[in-house]
Amino acid sequence: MPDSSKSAGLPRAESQSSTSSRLLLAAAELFWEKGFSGASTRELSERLGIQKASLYYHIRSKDDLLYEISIRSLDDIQQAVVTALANAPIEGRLQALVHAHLRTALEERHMHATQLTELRSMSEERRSAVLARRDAYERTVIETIRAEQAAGRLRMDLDARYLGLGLLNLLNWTIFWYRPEGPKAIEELADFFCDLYINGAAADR
Amino acid sequence: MPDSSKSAGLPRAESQSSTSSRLLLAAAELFWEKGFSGASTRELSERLGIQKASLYYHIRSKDDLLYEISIRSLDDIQQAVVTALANAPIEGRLQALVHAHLRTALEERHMHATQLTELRSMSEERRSAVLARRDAYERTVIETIRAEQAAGRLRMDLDARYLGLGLLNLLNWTIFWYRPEGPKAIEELADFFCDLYINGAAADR
DNA sequence: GTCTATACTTCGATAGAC
DNA sequence: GTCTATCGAAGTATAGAC
Repeated sequence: MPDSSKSAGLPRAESQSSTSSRLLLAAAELFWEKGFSGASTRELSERLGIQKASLYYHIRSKDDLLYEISIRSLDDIQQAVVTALANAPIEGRLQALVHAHLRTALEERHMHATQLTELRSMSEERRSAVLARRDAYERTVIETIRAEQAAGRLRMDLDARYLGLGLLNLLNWTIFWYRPEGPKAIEELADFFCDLYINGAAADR
Repeated sequence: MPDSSKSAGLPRAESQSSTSSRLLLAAAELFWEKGFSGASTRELSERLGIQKASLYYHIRSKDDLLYEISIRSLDDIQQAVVTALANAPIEGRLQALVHAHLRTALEERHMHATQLTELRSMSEERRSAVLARRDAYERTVIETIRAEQAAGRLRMDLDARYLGLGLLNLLNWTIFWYRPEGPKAIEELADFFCDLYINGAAADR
């Protein structure tokens, strides 16, 4: 990886617009539009304005791109949520999680959608590495819910694991229909999901 | 389509185990495992135990398979839900919808997952046809919710459209982690989602 | 309804010059 | 860091016999 800026966990500011800094995002967008197998390196290079062969100065293979997108997607969301949880008031942790998850996932929707749907296109070895990170994040969510139950803020009669999976259902599928140009802003949508998840849809009786 | 049993809306009983009756399900399973573009007609034919070329006696193209899977998936779920709504007691319509949706989607999970993720792999024309059916089903869901609001059983302060999208989030994503061998039966899971969606996760105050 | 054989296309990746 | 040129593999689909 001959990249001077290296991916040393630094915030990806300084959008140098260099080929290598645009590469991951362009690939994620293409994989999202065509699926990993349906996307060709030819089209990717066209979008970057370089020749097909020039791609291989930056990457070793198409597979590597998918792996890096998946890892980065999960690292970003894990980091955003952990930070949000640490900074949230004790009684607002669930809301902080929902906002951080949705904001990160929707702002990087092409990477997240790719990570969520293209596990199948990875080698066994890499799939395991991605799954390990996914499981770690799932545990973060479930443990947050368990703590809210223990604090008396969430129902104890429902299994924390399924409460967590239900919350992830609510959040993850949104990537597939959310449009940034649409009527609802991200924070507004996050508030809506918090309200629905916590208070339910039933009219007061 | 030289198929004597034709797909005349009949219940797909009589599993003759003929090649043509196994074809759609085998294709859906393969598309789900590899993605549409990642799946080869070679592997499909191997799974069916015939030669690659023999496929083309039953289908005109690989694209046709995807289209038929998508249409059938949506027709099945629409029909199951409309029937369930018609037979449900007036105050149990939402529960009937959730059960019918989840049961159909999970029982035919390969077809539904393919329909949900492979819209992008279709021609413009066919994508429109599938989207029209998807929109029609979405309207069925939203109208059911609107009726529940009017009857005073669901909150009026939340937009019926987003309540519908939220419910579909909850149900659709389940396809991606549900395992038939797992601990929770389909009906049990449906009851859980009904409870969570209607009553919310908050502890009683 | 299935076979063998093959035509045609597209793809991922490499070699080597600049 | 990007280019031109090309290789070899794999994919979809067709032709025509049985």
